[in-house]
Amino acid sequence: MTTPGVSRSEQKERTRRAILDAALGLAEEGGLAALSLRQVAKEIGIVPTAFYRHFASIDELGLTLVTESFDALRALLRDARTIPDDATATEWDLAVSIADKSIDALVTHAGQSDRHLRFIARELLAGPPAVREAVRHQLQLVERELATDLAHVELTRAWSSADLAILANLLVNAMLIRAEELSRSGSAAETRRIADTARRQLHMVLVGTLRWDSSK
Amino acid sequence: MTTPGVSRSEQKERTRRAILDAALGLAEEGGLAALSLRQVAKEIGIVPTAFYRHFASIDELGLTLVTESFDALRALLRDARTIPDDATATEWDLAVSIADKSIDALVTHAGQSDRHLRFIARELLAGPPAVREAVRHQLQLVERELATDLAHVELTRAWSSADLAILANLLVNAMLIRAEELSRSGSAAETRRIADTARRQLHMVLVGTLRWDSSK
DNA sequence: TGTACATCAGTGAACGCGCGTTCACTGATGTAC
DNA sequence: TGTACATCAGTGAACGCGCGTTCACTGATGTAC
Repeated sequence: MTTPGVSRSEQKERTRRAILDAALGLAEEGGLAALSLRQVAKEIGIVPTAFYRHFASIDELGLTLVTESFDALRALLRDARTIPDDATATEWDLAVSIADKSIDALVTHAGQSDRHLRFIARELLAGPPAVREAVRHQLQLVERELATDLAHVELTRAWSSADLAILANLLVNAMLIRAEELSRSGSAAETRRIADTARRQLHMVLVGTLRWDSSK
Repeated sequence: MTTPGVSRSEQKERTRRAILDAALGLAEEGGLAALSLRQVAKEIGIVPTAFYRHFASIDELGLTLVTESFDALRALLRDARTIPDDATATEWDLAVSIADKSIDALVTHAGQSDRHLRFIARELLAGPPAVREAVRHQLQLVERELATDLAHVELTRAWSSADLAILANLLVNAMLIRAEELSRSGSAAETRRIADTARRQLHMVLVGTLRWDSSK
């Protein structure tokens, strides 16, 4: 596994990345709870005990993956969030804009982030207790951030914070559900088809949601 | 484990149910892929080898749980589906009606079906390959059935089948997501709060969706 | 009803295997002089 | 620049444990007569 001629710190960083990548991939079959340290070690060609030079335990690896996955989700939402906020925009325009931006950002990020997004959705439901709890907590934070941003959009300015939270939850859930579906796409054509369906669903949902009168 | 004085077939059925119940419960920690036959046996107080009197393998147990879980989902959707189809109903009335019926059905079924509903959501994402595939396939069937039923509702009669499929997918996803959340409720008051939020979200979504012009 | 035999749910010993973790080690990289 | 020592990522043997599965068994239930 050692590559002579490479600085010690660089080699260490490479192995650390290899561990994280292998874990992310192997966890796709059965989830983090069914993952073993020895599988990871075998996958990247190190001896099982070398794992401990990088993580104190398998739990620490799991929590690192949670952190990394939420970096990916935040990056995705940051891209999706750059919405033209024209005071004269109709609900229809805004719904189209949000739906398009969101799905475009999802498709763009899919190649590099899809395993992280699926990690979040999967481990929220099936992770080891500590990981599940961490994912739940991070999701709440992300939704709260998104709700705060949505409050600055002209059309939702009068909404109650409860309704903004509901809308944020809806958008985040939609992204995670679609990430799973998109990842199973086998061709560019299929990706386009799935993206179009996702866009249309999000559009249908948002047109109504944005017409919502929060005071009702 | 044997209870003298009980007929052989009845005793066998009891043990079979105990295995299924224990598996459903233990799979909540880490998913089916992380479940072991020996855990199940220990939980219900039989010796590991007795398992084979009831299932040929752990995979067969998994597929039985899939079947059972979809029975629960179909029962839930059947209840949610009894919607007054008044030709004069507005989108608003219908959205309220569908949202209320759906969440009521979910809360009613939650006590007895929530582990099955969570099983579906969890194993779709984290199950062993064969189970994941089975869940995916069954979900498609359920969504298709629901789409067919929705086609008979007056307001969606002119919709394209693609849009009906999108709406069915939306409703089924909403149920599965909320089942997870509801199951974590610790009190009747919290259940009501979660149900109210879920109802409001579904309502927001459906008002817009039902106003959708499918020809666009 | 009573007896003799068949069935079969559950038992208990045994198997080889992969698991996480410990420990003393090796040898290339890094550093002090 | 050259040498001597320190560091530390990765090694390999070893541990006890839980895993799925096999097999011959036991003893209560079921059935034929």
